[in-house]
Amino acid sequence: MRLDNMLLAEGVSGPEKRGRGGPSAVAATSGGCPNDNSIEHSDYRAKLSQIRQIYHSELEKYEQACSEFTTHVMNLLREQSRTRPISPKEIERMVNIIHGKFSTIQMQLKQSTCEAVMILRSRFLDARRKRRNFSKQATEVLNEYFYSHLSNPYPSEEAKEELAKKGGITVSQVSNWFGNKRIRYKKNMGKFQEEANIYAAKTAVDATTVVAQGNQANSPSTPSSGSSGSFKMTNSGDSFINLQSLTYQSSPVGASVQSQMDSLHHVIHQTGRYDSLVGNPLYSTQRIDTNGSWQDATTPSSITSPAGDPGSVNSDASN
DNA sequence: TCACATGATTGATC
DNA sequence: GATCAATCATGTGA
Repeated sequence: MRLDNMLLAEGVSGPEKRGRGGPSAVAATSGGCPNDNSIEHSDYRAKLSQIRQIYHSELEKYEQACSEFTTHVMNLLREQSRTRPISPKEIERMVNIIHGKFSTIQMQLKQSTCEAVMILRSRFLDARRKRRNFSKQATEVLNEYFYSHLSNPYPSEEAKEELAKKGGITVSQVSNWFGNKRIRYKKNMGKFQEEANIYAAKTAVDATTVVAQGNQANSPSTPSSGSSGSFKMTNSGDSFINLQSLTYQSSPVGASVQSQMDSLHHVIHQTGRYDSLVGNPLYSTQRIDTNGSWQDATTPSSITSPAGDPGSVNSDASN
């Protein structure tokens, strides 16, 4: 029964699956190269179709053989009935035995087909095997968003969809990327400083241009542009970010300014001009506390050492 | 070939 | 259901 269900689900038995639908796993595991993926996808479908054909042809052969053998045995019994009495019960018993034997063979066929499908699936659809680095554009889009929303790098569903669209990847890939990025950034901020500066400066310039032109923000909205959301503010409430949120939440260019301020924080760190601001609660910078939460921190040591936080251990790099 | 980077998966937690 | 943290598996550059 389970074999039947699986063969049915895979489209081997039952009506043939057509169109672009196919197994959902294909879409879920697509990488940054849709073309490659579609090639592999069609290859997968071709192989599956081949398995399907073989399965059906073998099944047909078995059914035919079963029917022929049953007829043959029936004829034999009929001939024997001339020499000895054969009851209908005996004939039925023989037929059942034959069907049982062929059913076992059929089960083996189904089992081997299932195995073939499983091998095919693992070969073609295993995401880890098929991992592809995202395109440069996708990475840029994601990084831009991440570094311009460092205060709260948790994109909303809409933002994720927009990022996915821009980068040519799926929403779940965006979620994966942000999950990985948050953790890796937190673990080794020093390593990401240079990258952060590049995107921070870039975004700051962009945002300044946008504000100057009086346009709406051009980056995807974030659920916390004005509220803390799931973002944990573990510091006292006088942080710059909090003030910023209060100040800009009703502004039409709030999201843009929020991004700009996050970006400028990074620029300020790196130019060293931050030193004069340390101690002023208005200029505290968002950091990650030891509990792993994103928070504000003004500790100079975490700011003036772009080479890296000695306390941060990149255990991930040991992989 | 190796070390590192990175996308995906998994189990735990909230 | 979203996120975190650890881990896996593959890609990539030296």
